[in-house]
Order: sequence, then C-alpha cells, then structure tokens
Amino acid sequence: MPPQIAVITGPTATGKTALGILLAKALNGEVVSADSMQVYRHMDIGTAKPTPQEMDGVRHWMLDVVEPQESYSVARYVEDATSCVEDILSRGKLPIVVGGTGLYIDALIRGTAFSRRGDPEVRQQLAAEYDSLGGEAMLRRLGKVDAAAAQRLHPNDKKRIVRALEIFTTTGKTITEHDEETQKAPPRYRARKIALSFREREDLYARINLRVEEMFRRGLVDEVRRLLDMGVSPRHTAMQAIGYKEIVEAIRRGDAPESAAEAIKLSSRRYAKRQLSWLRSDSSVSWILWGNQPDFEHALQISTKYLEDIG
RNA sequence: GCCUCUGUAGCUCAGUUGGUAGAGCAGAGGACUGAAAAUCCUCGUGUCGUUGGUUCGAUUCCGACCGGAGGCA
Repeated sequence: MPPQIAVITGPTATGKTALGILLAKALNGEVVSADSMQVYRHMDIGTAKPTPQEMDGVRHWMLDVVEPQESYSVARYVEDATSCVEDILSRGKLPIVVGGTGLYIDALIRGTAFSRRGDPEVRQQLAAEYDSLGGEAMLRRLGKVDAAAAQRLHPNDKKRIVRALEIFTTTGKTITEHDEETQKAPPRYRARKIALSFREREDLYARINLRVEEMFRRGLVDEVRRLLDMGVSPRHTAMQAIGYKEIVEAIRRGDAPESAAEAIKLSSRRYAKRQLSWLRSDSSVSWILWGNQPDFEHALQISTKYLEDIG
C-alpha cells in the first residue's frame, strides 16, 4: 500500500497556504510547496510566499531552492520534492503538498519519469525548423512516427510538437509511448486532494484584485528592481512569473511600474481560470467552496475529518 | 437659446448606397506528461437611445424628444 499524503490545491488567492499551515499543526504534518515560482529565491512578495511568521513554526519544503537565474522544471521538482516527501514520511509525519501548480502535483504523486534527458541542442534545432517550415509540416513529420500525438496536437502548438519530436530523436521512443508507460505505473502515493475556491467567480476575482494591490503596498516594485539589478532578465524562466513580467515590461516601455497593476490582475484572473480548468477535470479532488470570505475554521474541520477518515 | 457632431455587444468602435449587424478588448469553456504563473485551441443576438413618419420593409432616410461632446452667444 503506497503511503498517504495530503494535497491542498486550488486557484491562486484562495487561502491554500493558510489552510496548509493549519492542517500541518492539527495533523502533525509538514508542508511541501508545489509552486513553480516559489522555488525561486528573492521572489517573495509577487509569489505570495509564506513568511516565517505565517509559517508559525511549521516546517516548509521546496521554497527558495534555486536562484532566479537558474531554470527549474517539473523534472527537477519531482526529484527534489520526492526526497522531501520521503524524508517527512520517514519521520512518521504527514506530508502536506500545498500549491497551485497542477502539473507539479500530479507528477509528484505519479512519479512521472522525466528522466529521459532531452537535448537542448536538438530542441533548439527543432524549434528553428518549426519556425522555418511551419507547424503543418512539423506535424506531418511527427505523424510519420507517432500518429496519435500528431492527431491530438494543433499545428500552432509549437512547444508540444517540438518536445514530441525531441523525445523521439533523442530516445527513439515516441511521446505517446512515454505517456502510456507513466500512466501504467501505479501512483507512488495515495493522495487526498482538497481544492479551495469560491462559489462565485466574482468573489474569486475580487480577492485576486485585492491581493495584487496588497503586493504593491508590500513593495513588489522594489522586489522586481532588485531582481533586475541581480541580472535576472526576461529570458530566465523565473521572469515568466505573473507580477514580475508585467512590471519589467512597464519599465521597459518607460511607464511607471505601478501602471502594471491592471495587467497583473488580468494575468492572475486568467491564470486562476486555467487552474480551475485543470482541477475540474480531476475527479479525485474534493472541493471546499467559500462564500464571500474564506472560513478557515470550518475548512479545517471538514478537511481534518476527511484526511483522518482515510488514515 | 441657437448651430455642429454623436448615441450600435460589458468597454472602444466598424458597418448596413433601406432587406434586423461585426471587429478588437473584456468575458466564458477546453487542452496540458522535462518552460506549466508557461503554452495551445474553441466560443460574438445585441430593444443598432426613445418615439412618430415615409416605405412592402428602417438600425440605416425625415421629424420630435432624451442623453453626451464641442462651438456661437
């Protein structure tokens, strides 16, 4: 029987962090973050990383694991987070995975073997060919070896077409075969997933808007300036982060950094929408839906019960 | 008070030489297996300000009225 872990997820700004900490205290657990941007150091305000005070003595893992100039990815996350989970389990505590990056969470649970190393040069080469030959041609090429993948990919989906071809040229295996293999393997953990959101979309968006304002008050602009001074630039993965890229763009245009606020709210709303779309298709999640405001006491009660039930 | 312009999708606006209309943005839904806060796909009916008139037929032409902008006083 695979070991039991808890997962707290949901779209941005719904209170995952707070609930995770409350649960950790109630259930003798430790938090493993599952957030693709909180892994970067020096990016605290814009990623809504929990402060030491907020952590309230609960041990947190997978925060600040790399410099923002480094590039991180799911593959590394699975490796790194797995050892955290194993460590927590070995000490008889409950790992509580908390975060909004759905792919990271699922890959961690499943233990997706991303180990077959891609080759950056091959990838670059393929990307260049995509640009000159076009999506249709590349899709036809993919179709010769992997009809299923070519079937489900759209010609404009450069990223995935290139990756599928990269996998094939470097390993000789198609991406479809790879996917099937990982799907066949039993999950490494029995995960109880709890997702937080608001009953009404408007309330979620209002919450997001408020939080963006709050980030500016706490000094988001200075945080971005410090990153730029460190030499972090838009070519780094960390600079894909919402809240950062918009401010950098405003500065580049010569506008006031604060003018990026509306663009940040917009990006965040869309991000939340994509997160919802990801989670809704996952039948294994149990939802806790807030009214106008989060009610942590109530959420703690039902989620503790839910998690203990399984035991 | 008079003159000119203007009132079309949540917003900004196109358009119909009279046969009930379409873009961008916003918004919604979906996908997702080494960039995932990334990337990709799909979705546009609204009393065409109100009300009379002309007409087989008006959002389109004419009048009045109401709202907005500007000009002259």
